Amino acid sequence: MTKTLREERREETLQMIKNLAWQKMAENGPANLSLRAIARQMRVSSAAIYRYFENRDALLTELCKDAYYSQVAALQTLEPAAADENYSEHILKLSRLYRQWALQNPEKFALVYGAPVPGFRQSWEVLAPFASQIMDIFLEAFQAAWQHDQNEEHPDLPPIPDRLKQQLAHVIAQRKYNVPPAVLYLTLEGWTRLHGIISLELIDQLALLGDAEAFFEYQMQNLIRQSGFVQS
Amino acid sequence: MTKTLREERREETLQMIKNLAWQKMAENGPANLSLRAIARQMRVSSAAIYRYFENRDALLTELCKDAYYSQVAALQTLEPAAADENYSEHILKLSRLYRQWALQNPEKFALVYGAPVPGFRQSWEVLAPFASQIMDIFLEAFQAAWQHDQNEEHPDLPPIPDRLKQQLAHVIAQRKYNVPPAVLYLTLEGWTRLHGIISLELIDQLALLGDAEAFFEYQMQNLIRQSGFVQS
DNA sequence: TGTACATCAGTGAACGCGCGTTCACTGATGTAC
DNA sequence: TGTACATCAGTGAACGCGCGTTCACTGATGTAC
Repeated sequence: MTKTLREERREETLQMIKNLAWQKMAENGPANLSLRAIARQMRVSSAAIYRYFENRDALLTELCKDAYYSQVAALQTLEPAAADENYSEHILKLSRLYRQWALQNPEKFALVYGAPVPGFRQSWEVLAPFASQIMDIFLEAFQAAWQHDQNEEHPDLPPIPDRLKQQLAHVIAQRKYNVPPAVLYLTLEGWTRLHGIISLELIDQLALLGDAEAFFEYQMQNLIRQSGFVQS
Repeated sequence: MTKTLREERREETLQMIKNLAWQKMAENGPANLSLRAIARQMRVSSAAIYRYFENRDALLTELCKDAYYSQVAALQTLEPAAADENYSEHILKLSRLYRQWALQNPEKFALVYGAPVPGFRQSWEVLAPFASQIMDIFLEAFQAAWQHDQNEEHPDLPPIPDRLKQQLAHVIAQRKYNVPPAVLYLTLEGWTRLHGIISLELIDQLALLGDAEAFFEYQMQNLIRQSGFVQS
């Protein structure tokens, strides 16, 4: 069953709307996304948009999903670490991909990880699966490193306090992960550190360094080392 | 020279505008701050606001400054570490204050560290001094810990790569700090880690843990340990 | 202490703007026979 | 292959809304004598 002309055009137009939406959001911030502005730039009446999205919220929801897809896709350009690979290096590469994606798609990063768009409640039930997909990718990488790449004298971690251990165990049980709490902790630590650097970099708070590349690299290498994984 | 009634009322009204502005921003996000909404809630004509702020941008600039003041004030409730104190613990306390301030003033955090408000360019020349004040507080704490509280077998840090070292040295020279590059690095690492946890916590991305308190504490203690400072 | 004048907080109406959304419509594309 | 009908993308006008900002004004507060 081949696509009709109409279907093809519909998809093109839909994509055009989204692309312009991202462009507008990059200029004016997610909160000020305007259907009329998009329509204007497409040289189309403002009502036309409503053939493609029920309303503004529907468009925003769609964009949120796409942002997650885009991020997952960016991380998945990296092949999963094969058994004979350097697992620490794999984590480093993942981190770099995460950062590059954020720097190249600041609008997408802002929509997903920025302050919530007022009047638009991104329903967490819809987006949670996407969010956890991101974490799963990192968790896998840390788990692999933990299993295959551990230092002899490790873990480098002091014992995890009870309360935190319980919380980690709860997440592991709920999501049916097959990892020790320490690995989930390391994953979360890695993710928060990654996120801290990138979010400050994106609002120019690291501008004092010139560019944050070297800082990022050094900190990520320390993260690996401190996690007790063998350095490359 | 005592204040006249008029002056007193003026200050009260000005404060009332700001307070309501924060309240509105907490509800609708910084981008949607509306002078008319504030005036409405004050049961005053919308034009009245213009007796106090030249325009919306002026109000936003003022609020930005206040947010920084508020944060600095929060951190300064902690006495500077005295010579006989535990310096690692001092850093921990500072971190907790930073987090508490952010959790209790999410609107202020969002305005200063969130995505820039579209159409409002916070002039960096005005705000940079405030931003660096925050960093100075942390830098002092790390410097004190470094000098007085160092482990014998340390520094725990691998050698800093040339490029990063240059960047750090440049900042140190420019700002006339009196610290080795490693201390500035540790400060920046601490700040980015702190920031990563808090900004994710504020957008509920750490909700999977229930509350992030234990995670925060554990990671901050690891930070101290990894920095090579003596643990309490 | 009282009076004349200056200051200035707040008013209410108006401006022009862009927004999301609805609605009855036109005309092109697709389909069934 | 041609025709009648169904689908549906896009139109243009209209709705009611809230916004920032300006302006000439009123009336209360403050000051100089």
